[in-house]
Amino acid sequence: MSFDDFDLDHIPSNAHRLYRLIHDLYVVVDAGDRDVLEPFGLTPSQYRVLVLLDADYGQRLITLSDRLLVARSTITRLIDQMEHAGWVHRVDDPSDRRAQHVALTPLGLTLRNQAYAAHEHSIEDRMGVLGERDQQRLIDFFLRMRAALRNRIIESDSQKK
Amino acid sequence: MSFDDFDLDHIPSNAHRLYRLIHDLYVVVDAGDRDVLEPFGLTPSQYRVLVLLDADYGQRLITLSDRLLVARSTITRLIDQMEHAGWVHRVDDPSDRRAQHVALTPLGLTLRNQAYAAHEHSIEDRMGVLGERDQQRLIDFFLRMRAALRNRIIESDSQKK
DNA sequence: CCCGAACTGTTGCGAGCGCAACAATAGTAT
DNA sequence: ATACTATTGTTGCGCTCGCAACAGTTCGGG
Repeated sequence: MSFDDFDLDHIPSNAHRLYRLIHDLYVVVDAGDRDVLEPFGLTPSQYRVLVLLDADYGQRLITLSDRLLVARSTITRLIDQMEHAGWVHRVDDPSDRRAQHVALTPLGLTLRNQAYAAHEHSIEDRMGVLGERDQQRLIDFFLRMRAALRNRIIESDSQKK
Repeated sequence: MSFDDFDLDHIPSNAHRLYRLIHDLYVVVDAGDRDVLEPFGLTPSQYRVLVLLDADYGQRLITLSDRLLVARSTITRLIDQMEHAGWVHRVDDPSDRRAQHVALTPLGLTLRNQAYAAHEHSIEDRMGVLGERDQQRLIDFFLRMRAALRNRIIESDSQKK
């Protein structure tokens, strides 16, 4: 892996530069996440699950897959790992015998809080490259883009049906 | 998969909102890419390789892995696929008998040009959600962030050594 | 009540990718 | 020249993830 190819001069249009930057930014942000979470023995996927849980009711598996936009089978296997690690436990849902919910163990709660604090701190640090004003403006841009792109995907999905 | 969980109100800080948006944007952009490339029988990875090639010398495998930030083995297998599909062919490098380069076949060149045109058009379309002025401002933000984050990763890499 | 449709979670399978080890080749220091 | 090291590409292995099929359960229309 190298980070040499980061000049945008040869790219034909601003639209294309923007496109490339979205991709590149994701790559460096993800790499930063892995650095932060690795000392806790957590992958980004496991972390995202952990953050959605609590020590009480927790969440149903189907809720987790909906929230994280991953397949149900992925959640099944993530929870398998995390249960084996002693961070979470499955509980049958008495009101719906198909369903289970997943809640944090004491160990999982501790891990969640520590990892969350470290991750939040890291985000503040990394995103702090931009001042609060610029961050706000960037969020506005992103919201407009994401809304538009999302609609386009949903449209093409419904066309497939 | 659903796109329901897109509100940012519960997120604690602007830095964190920004972080989430980078991730979300990547997801919708990637999904859009797959839609565009699927009619050509191309995955995003194959497309990225194709764009870097030409019908003359092409590129060495190591160059491709450097430019695309993927492992050498990934390139080996991508080229295997694309050679089998008849889009590219390997040529031994006479000046370095360890190396090969990969060049487009006539079929590959045609595919590359068609897919590139379709992808460029799609990018213009999708990024065009923002006007030219906003795009330019966004690029400036991104460049600052990417530069800062990149340096941070390179620093932590060198610390590991 | 009952039958078919929808939903929840699990499993098998395959695609994609990174890492480590390897053979072949090239570069370099003595 | 020799020996040591670096580089190029390939392969085996393991991990992550999505899709399709499945069993068990719930829901709704007749």
